[in-house]
Amino acid sequence: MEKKPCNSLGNEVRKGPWTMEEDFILINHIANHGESVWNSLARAAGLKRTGKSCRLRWLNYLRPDVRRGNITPEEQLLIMELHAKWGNKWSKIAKHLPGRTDNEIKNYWRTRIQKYIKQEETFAGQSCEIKEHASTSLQVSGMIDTYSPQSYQETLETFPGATLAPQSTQACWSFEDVWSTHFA
DNA sequence: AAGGTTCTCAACCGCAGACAT
DNA sequence: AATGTCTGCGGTTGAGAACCT
Repeated sequence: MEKKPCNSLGNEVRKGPWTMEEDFILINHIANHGESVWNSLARAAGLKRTGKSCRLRWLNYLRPDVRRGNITPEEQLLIMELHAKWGNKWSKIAKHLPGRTDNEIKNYWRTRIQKYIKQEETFAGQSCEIKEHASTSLQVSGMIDTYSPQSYQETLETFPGATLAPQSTQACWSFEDVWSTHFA
C-alpha cells in the first residue's frame, strides 16, 4: 500500500502501513507525554507521519483498551439495533460498544451485515430478512455469523429461539425472539 | 499445485465543524 | 468577520489473506 510521498508540507511524509518501529515510537511517546495536539505530537515524536495518521493508528489499533475481532452475537445485535436507530453514525454507535472503534464497526457492517441485506434483496423470502413492522419503526431480523462449530453451538445455547440452517455458517432468527430471549 | 476470485480490514481522502488568531 | 489550523467523521481504496475451481 506504499504510495507516493506527499511533499506538500515541505518534509517527507510517510504513508501506508505502520512499521513496528513507528508503533513503538508512538506508544512510547504517548506513554511519556500523553495524547496532545496530534500534529505536534507527530513532530515531537520524530515520526514522519501526519497528526491525522498518528491519531488513527492510536485510536484504531494501538490504544491499550482497543478490542479487535470476534464481534460477539450481543455486540452484533447492538450494532444492528443502533444502526436501525441512527444509520451510519459509526462513532456514535462505537461509543456504546466499549473497546470497539468506529472503523471496525463500519467495516463489520459493510463486510458482514450489509452483504446479507443485499442477499436478502436479491433472494427475497429466504431466511434472513429485514422487515418493516407496523408496530415499530424498524425490526431487524437477525443474522449472526458463526465462525466455528464451537460458536455455532454457543449460539444455539445462547439463543434457543434461533433457527440455524444445517451446514450453514450463518444463523438466522427473528430479532424479536432474540431480543426477548436475551435482553428483555 | 496453480491461478483466479472474493473477502477483510488498515489506512487514506475529503469534508465539515470547532476553535484560535 | 475572515482566515487558518486541528480534529473527528464517514466513505473509499487496495494489499494481503482466504477461499474456490
